[in-house]
Amino acid sequence: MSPKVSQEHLKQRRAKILAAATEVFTEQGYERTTMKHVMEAAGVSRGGLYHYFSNKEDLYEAILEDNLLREHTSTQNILEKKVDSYWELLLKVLFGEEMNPNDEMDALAPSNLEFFITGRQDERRRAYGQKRYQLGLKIYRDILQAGQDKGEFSKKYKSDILARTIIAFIDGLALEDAILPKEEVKLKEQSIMLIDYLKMALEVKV
Amino acid sequence: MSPKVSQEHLKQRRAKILAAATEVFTEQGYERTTMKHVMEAAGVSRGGLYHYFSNKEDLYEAILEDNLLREHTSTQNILEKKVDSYWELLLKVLFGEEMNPNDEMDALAPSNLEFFITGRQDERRRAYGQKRYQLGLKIYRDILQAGQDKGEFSKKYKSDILARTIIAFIDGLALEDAILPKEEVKLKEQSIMLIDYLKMALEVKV
DNA sequence: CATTATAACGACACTCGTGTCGTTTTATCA
DNA sequence: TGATAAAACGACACGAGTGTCGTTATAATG
Repeated sequence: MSPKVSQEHLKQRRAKILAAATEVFTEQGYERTTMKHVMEAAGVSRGGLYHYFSNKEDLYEAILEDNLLREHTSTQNILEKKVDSYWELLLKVLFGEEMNPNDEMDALAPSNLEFFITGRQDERRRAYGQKRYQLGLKIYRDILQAGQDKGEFSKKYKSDILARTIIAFIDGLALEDAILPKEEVKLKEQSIMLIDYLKMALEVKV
Repeated sequence: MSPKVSQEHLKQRRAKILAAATEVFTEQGYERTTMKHVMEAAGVSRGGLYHYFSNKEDLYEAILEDNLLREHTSTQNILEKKVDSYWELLLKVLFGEEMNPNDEMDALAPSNLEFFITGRQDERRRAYGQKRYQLGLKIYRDILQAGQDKGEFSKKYKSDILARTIIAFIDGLALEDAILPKEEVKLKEQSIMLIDYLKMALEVKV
């Protein structure tokens, strides 16, 4: 279908593979999916797939990068808009524009956990996880710090450690969402507890 | 070395395998360890190993059960002792007899996460994880509930949801401990935040 | 000491996933 | 309408891990 084809065609084919792969990873998880699964889902031959991605790890990292970029622009969008308060900003970054915790979790989250946990012995993967952690940490820390600087938030706790607890809690929820049946996790209620915790720690009155 | 041997000998050999396996799993994680690793670590032949455990999953579950039992008696021990308050009890269950958060995490925790996350698609494994979650949940919920009943804790939040947030937070810490470099996790500081959170939510004054 | 039940052994066959590589197909351009 | 560059294909060889099974060694028993 294409030799010496346009960059556009290459991009599309790559995107097609990524989309199919995302579906498979979502459904099967990282470890269980094989390149064969992806080939079949994407309607591509073995050789074709390896032409774009040199192995499963490479493929998955491409998906991660894609998503990271998407998420980044999304939060950047929120950060640039005018908001009434840093508290509002924090809630929007945490729960989206509607500022409302819901029972949905990123469908790829379980697979992501798998990817980083099973790969924790691998130098490269470890560094990558670390980098992503720092990225997330910075977002929360900056908001908290700014709020404290402006006097909107209490300075009782350091923004750094507070930001870390936010992430730890969310990670915990993601983990449970991955393992436990949906009804059991009570994502929404637990998220509300997170908000109350932050309210208390930041001494926000709303 | 032993045909038609005493129950004692069988137990010892089994224990020896379990101990060796625990070491390997701790070091390599669940997915990476192979039965061959265990054979070598335990100084047992392939046939010998399979004589005691029919596969890796079976082996790992045996370890889990062993540990669960150990932990159970340990907390049961704490629960039976007289304590001044439910707050004290809660702290002891959370951080041990010294009631002091430290930077150590169960060495097998990362492997456990792996076991349950990668096996989340498996009916059996899922049910097992669920069962263990309920066990942990019950411990915290009961203490919180008792404290509330006695008037020591505020009834502002339901004991059930509160207990769940405790677990979520701890799970999050375990996850980060598994993935991130030790220095990065700040286990101790985050644990102190957990305590403060609980103080606030339960309106405990200490 | 002979017998016996079985613990322990280790070679083997089988499965599954991977990555490669020579071949085929087909857009593009002269 | 060739010529050609490279995209796409799929057969293949390889390695790794598994579980089995026939054999061997040995502790218990009489």
